Order: sequence, then structure tokens, then C-alpha cells
Amino acid sequence: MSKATIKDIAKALGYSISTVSRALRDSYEISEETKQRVLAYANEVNYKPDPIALSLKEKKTHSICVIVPEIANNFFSEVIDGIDYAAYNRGYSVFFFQTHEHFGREVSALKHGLDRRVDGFILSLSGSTDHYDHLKELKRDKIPTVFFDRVPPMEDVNKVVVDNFHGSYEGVKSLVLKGKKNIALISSPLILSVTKERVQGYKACLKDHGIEVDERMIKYCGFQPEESYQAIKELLAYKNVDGIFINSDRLALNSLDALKRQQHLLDHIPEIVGFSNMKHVNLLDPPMTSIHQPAWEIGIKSANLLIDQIESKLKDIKPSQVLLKTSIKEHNK
Amino acid sequence: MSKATIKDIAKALGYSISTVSRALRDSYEISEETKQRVLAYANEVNYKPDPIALSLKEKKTHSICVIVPEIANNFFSEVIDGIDYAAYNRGYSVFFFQTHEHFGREVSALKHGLDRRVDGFILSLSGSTDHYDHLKELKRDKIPTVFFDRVPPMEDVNKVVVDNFHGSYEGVKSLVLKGKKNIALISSPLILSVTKERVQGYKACLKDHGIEVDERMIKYCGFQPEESYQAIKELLAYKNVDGIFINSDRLALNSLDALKRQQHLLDHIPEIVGFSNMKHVNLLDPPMTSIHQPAWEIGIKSANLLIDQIESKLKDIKPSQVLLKTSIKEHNK
DNA sequence: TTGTAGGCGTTATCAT
DNA sequence: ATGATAACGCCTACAA
Repeated sequence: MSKATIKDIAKALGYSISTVSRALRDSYEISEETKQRVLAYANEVNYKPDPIALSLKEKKTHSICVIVPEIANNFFSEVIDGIDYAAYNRGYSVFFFQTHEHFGREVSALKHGLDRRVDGFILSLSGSTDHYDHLKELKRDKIPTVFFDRVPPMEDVNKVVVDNFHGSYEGVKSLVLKGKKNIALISSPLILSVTKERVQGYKACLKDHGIEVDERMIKYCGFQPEESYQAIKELLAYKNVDGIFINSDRLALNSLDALKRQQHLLDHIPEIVGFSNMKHVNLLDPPMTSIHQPAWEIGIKSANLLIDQIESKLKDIKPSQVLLKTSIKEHNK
Repeated sequence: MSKATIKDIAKALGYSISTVSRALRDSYEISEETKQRVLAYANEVNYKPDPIALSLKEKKTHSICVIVPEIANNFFSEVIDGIDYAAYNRGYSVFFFQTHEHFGREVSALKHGLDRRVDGFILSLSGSTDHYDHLKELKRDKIPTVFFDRVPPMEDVNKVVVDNFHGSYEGVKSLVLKGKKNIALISSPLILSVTKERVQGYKACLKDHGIEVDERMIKYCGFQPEESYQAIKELLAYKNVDGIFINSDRLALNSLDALKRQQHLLDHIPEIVGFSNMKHVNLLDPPMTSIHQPAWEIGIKSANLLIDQIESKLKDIKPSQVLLKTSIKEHNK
């Protein structure tokens, strides 16, 4: 299966290696007859150029490397689905690595990709990435890279993100419009790029609607379930919370779960809005209105942007910033 | 960054290429002193052997190819997480492809992997794979392969699966023990290997508890949401269903959703048990007891099994069948 | 102990 | 129109 080489064909047909190579690439210097014979035979033995040999020569592997915090997550797996789709269509294969939110793994994933000589990277930063030397190196060495979702605070890099401010604003607004006054925020750690914008969206919306921002109603927490539990606990003890906004996909179900485990303490459950890319949010109890991100499109855009860069002759094509919109899905209870 | 070659080192140090190569591999023929110098310098310029060049020589790419129906799915993404973990630990990178349940894409993914010269495959069959010539070719050509979950009806191939019969049996049993008499089954298509065993588990459990199996209470349906809707609709029209067993991860939420949309027709909602790898099943409404598969372990086992094969000198190591257990998680409502 | 040369599969340059 | 050869980066007989 697909083991024939140019040399084999040459020998079988009595041509030289170079003639066969040229015939295969449909070179103008080769006679029609020869081309026919070579092509026919190549087809017969199911010849496929060896990508390894090609890579060695061209210094291109036609593969890209995707680095994400976690693959077992609706948002990221949908993004990867999109990347896969676009990359496949353009003849690229995709390697991927997970950081599991560890900075160290992010660096080593990058190293691995580099060692593998991938043509470029698509990445979303880990939850513990607080300095960016490794990324600056990428930039310095002009290695095509696209960031999505959690992007670094760097200028002149390719980014594909959603309008986090607006998404949060809309989410909080839906709570306000339902008459909620004591709206808490469960937030992802401030270290993530998306966090700041989302927190601002929350604050701006409250202010615009004449509700004072109370910093004690804002809980930053990590992705361990206990952290959400603790945050909810503190909130409930602090005030008569009637609305909760959860600004992270990774935190939504954890928080919902935490709330459910403590709901016996409450006379009524607060209204909840959260970022989520779960397919069937409507099946949740307590019910949650969701802010949905166009994950698949993010993947598509990222991959296309990256491959454009890779294939661009101009070495210094200027970086693009792509901004997509979130959408809101009200629960129907 | 990692661009130095052996040749560069040789030139810089005034050695020949082969001396450097040997020094790097710590060959016994090289003097300590030379080794030191070479190693030190290699380190300094951050030398890394080019995997492409290595591959060309060794005919090994140290990469494996994972082919799954869908990545944006809890079960599969968890499996991939496991594969990634194990592969990474053993120095392999992983490519992956999705079939989206299309036979054609399965074949082309395989071709792509082969073209890429991956060292082996891990795959779970698409929902439309009904003949196996492409897999037999793999076997004939002795290309290391491990199947998981949806495996082909072939002897002497590596498989990693769960005890589907037992999982179903336990699931149905939990319904029976709750006093349910009219227990329907929403099943994945019969074409999948897992389906038969799971249907048998359902039937066996009913029989063992003196409940007659009614074929009209069994609905086979595909993964489009409408199909679940239709199935539920027919079931409700047919009989006073008081229990539903859903034998597929991919069908569980769809069916739950379908039920929810039709529950206004019912005086009480049937008790539900379903295969699911969702992290927070307890948040679902209607509530669902879940049969959980050890997805991460499946990934780990599959990857290790595959890499064992790849690295085995014996060309004809005999295939293994790994059987893992499911677990049941009762909802607490 | 170190160097030379050939080969892995391909393309490209330079003959013929 | 076709062939011989070098080169990509590495390893490894075989020489020295």
C-alpha cells in the first residue's frame, strides 16, 4: 500500500529518476507519451510522494500545531472541530497539545511543535501563563501564529476573539431586565485576557442601569469545582443574591452544581446567566440563560488566517484581528 | 531557535559530521574530551535533531493517527485526552481526524494517515461503516492499529472496549428495581458494534426480571435531534412508558430534549437511564441516571497498546482485547 | 579516535 | 526530451 517510490517507477519503466519526477509534475519538457506511461504506472502502483522526503527538501511539513488548555470541553473541542475542517480542506494536518492550564506544558508543547517543524501554531493560553517570552520568541523568529480566545497582551499578533465586553453586557442586561437587583459575578481568574473585558461588561451594564457595583459581589475563581462551591457559599452568606452572572464556560456547570448543592438554604434560586457552549443548555436545572460563542467559526477563521500567513510569500504580512459576536439564548422556564 | 544542524556544529568545532553525530549519540568510539566539547556546543546552540531527517532514515515518524466520529463530544474528547497523555509520555505526537459518521471520510482519513506515514492508528468506526475492506488492508499490511468503542467484526485485531452488555444490564436493572414495568429503549443504529451488546443487555435484564420484551418499545435512531424526537413521540403514543433506557452517549441529551419538549402531554415523566459521559449529569432536568464509560482510561490503554505494537520487534505480536467496566451514577432526585 | 561516503525520497541544476 | 548529480539532515558501514 502506497510504498512505491519514484525510483521504483523509473526502474520499472526504464526511465531515469528525474524523468519520472518531471513527468509526475507534468513538466513541459517531457513528452506526452512518456507522461502517459508514467502517470498510468504510478496510478497502478498507487504511488504517493513521500511527505517526509518532501518536507526534508522544502522545509515545510504541511502540518499545524494547536495548543489548548483542555480538549474535553465543549468550547475548545468545537474550535478544534473548526480548525480540523479548514485545515483538512487546505491540505494541512493538525497536531494538538493540551496544557491543562500549566504554563510549563504550554512551553513544552511549543517546543515539541517546533521540534516537529510544524508550519505554524494556533493557540489559546493556559490559565497560568503570566509572562510571554516564549511567545515573543515565536514572533521574533517569524513563526506563523494565531491566538484565539485567551490571547496575550501583545501588539501586532494575529488574534481571533469574540466581543467579550458586549457578550457580558448583554448577559447582565438580561438579568437587569428581569428586575434583578443583587447580581453577583462568578469570574474566571483575572490572568486570562478574556476576563478583564468580561468583568468590564458586567460593571458597565450595572452602572448603565443605575445599579452600584459592589466588589464583594465579584468572585474570581479557578476551575476546580471546590472553588466555585466556595465562591457561591460566600456570596449566599453575604447577600440576598437574586441574579448570578458566570463569565466563563469552564465555570458555568461547576457553579450551577455548587448552587444546586446549596439550594436548600434558599427560598428561591437566583436567576442565572452564563457563558456556555453546551449544546443542550435548556436541559439544565437550575435553568441558565447562556452566552454562546461561535466556536466552530473561531476555529475556521483561525486556521484560515494561519494558513494564509504560512503560504504568504510576503514575509511580513501584517497581523489581523478578527472579532466575532456572541449570541444569547434565554432559557424558557 | 533550534535551527543548528550537525553540519553546523562540525564546522564550528572543526570535526567531521560523523564525529559529531557519534559524540551526540554517546558512541564508545569517541573520546571523552570530544564528547564534552560537542555536547557543550550543541547545548549552547540548542541543537535538536531534525525529526524529518530522522523519519526519512528510520521510516518512523513517531506520530500516531486518531480517527473518531466526532471530537466535540464528551466521550470522544475524553478518550483523546487520554491518548494524548499516554502518547506524549512515550514521545509520540498525535494527528487526528474526524469522520462525522461518514464512511468516506473514514477511508480518506486512513489514506491521509498512511500518506503521512504515521506509525499507527487508533480508531473508532463511523456510524456508516458497514464493510471493512479498508481495515483488512491495514491488517494485511501489518500496520499497527487499535480499535476502541466501535470496533469492527474482525478477529485478531486490537480492541479496547467496555462491557456494554453489563453496562446496559445494570442500567435497565436500576429501572426495574424502581418498579418500572414499561421500559422503552432508545438505541443507536444497529450498525454499530456496541449496539448489539447493549440491546442484548436490555433484553436480558427484562427477561431475567420477568418482563416481556416488546420490540415496539425499541427505537433505533440516528444522531440527528429530529430522530430522537420522532422516536419519543412514537413511544409515547404507543404506550404508557414509565421508564426509558438510552443506550448511547450521543443519543442521551437529544432524547432528553425531545422528551422535555413533549412532556406537557404527560402526567408524569418516565424515569430515565442513559449512557453518558457528561461531567455534570446531576444538573439535568428531566433527571437521568447515567452509565459512565472510563473514557480517559480507554484512551490510555489504546495508546499504550498501540505504541507497544509499534515498538515491538516481533512483527507478529498477538492482538489484545481489553475490556473495561462501566459505572452507574444514580441521579439523586 | 576520527573521517569518508552512501543512502533514505524528492526536486532542481546542469549536462547531453 | 532525457539523464546524471547534488542537496535537504541524519546515520552508519567502512576506511584510515
